[in-house]
Amino acid sequence: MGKRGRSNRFNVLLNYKLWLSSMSGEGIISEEVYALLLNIRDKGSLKAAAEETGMSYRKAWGDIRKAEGLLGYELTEKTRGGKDGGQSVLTPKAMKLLEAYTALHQKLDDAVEKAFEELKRKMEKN
Amino acid sequence: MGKRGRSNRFNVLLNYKLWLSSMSGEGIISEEVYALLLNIRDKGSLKAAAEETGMSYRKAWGDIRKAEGLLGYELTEKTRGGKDGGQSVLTPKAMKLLEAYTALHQKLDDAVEKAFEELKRKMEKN
DNA sequence: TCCCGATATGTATATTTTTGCATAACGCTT
DNA sequence: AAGCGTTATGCAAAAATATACATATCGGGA
Repeated sequence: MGKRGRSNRFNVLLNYKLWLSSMSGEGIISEEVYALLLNIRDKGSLKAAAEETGMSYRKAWGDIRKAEGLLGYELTEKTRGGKDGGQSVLTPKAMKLLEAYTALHQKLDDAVEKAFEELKRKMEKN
Repeated sequence: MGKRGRSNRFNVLLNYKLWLSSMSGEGIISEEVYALLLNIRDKGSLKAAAEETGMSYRKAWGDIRKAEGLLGYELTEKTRGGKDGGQSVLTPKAMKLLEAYTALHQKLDDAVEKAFEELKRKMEKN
């Protein structure tokens, strides 16, 4: 890149996280829990989903429990014993929440990207 | 609220956080550091700004140092001694960054609010 | 010259968050 | 009935973060 090459590239990334909280500020659905729910949907098991998400079963279990407590309804239908030892399946409400959340995410991914482009333009000029 | 009152209000809040990171993922400007910078701008002192932001001086100092290291330029011009004991003043680059960041925030506040309204509509219906 | 108050920084302490057991319950399968 | 794999849960251990503390440096003002 010659004389005209950008000499002061704004060499950073813009990241963001969304989360749902209770009115009192307690976290309900973090990005991590969102990923966990997606994985539960795909795997049908909290244990497998926790692993996939990269967190301990203990934390995954606690996070789901807390979210359900704060929301006031179940996100997963759990069974113990049986053929595979047990399973965790998303409830219809959880499915609906996931769908809505995913749509929201896409919208914001867009908005963030656009806003970041503008920020870079501002930072790189001059 | 009568029979027609919304019985299943989606009683949560949507929150979000933005941050700038290096290409390798290291955090540079978190929401906290952003607040810290605003306070440095207003107070002219890292000590006062840290207090205002609600963090220890030690952490504030470390955060700024780290951000400057990753960005490759100074965000604050520091002086020791003198009339008030010393001061920390934002550099022009930091001012510019703050301005751009604030604009970005406003844009996203908007986008988040709109997206959240839609999410609520989806979750409340049925 | 000494004091003051802010920056500068290493290290120890405290707090918060996460992980790691240990153990129990459960219901197919063999 | 015993075994297997998963959910369920308390509690201890570990890891990650943040605060507290102890000094040192600096330059204007008394």
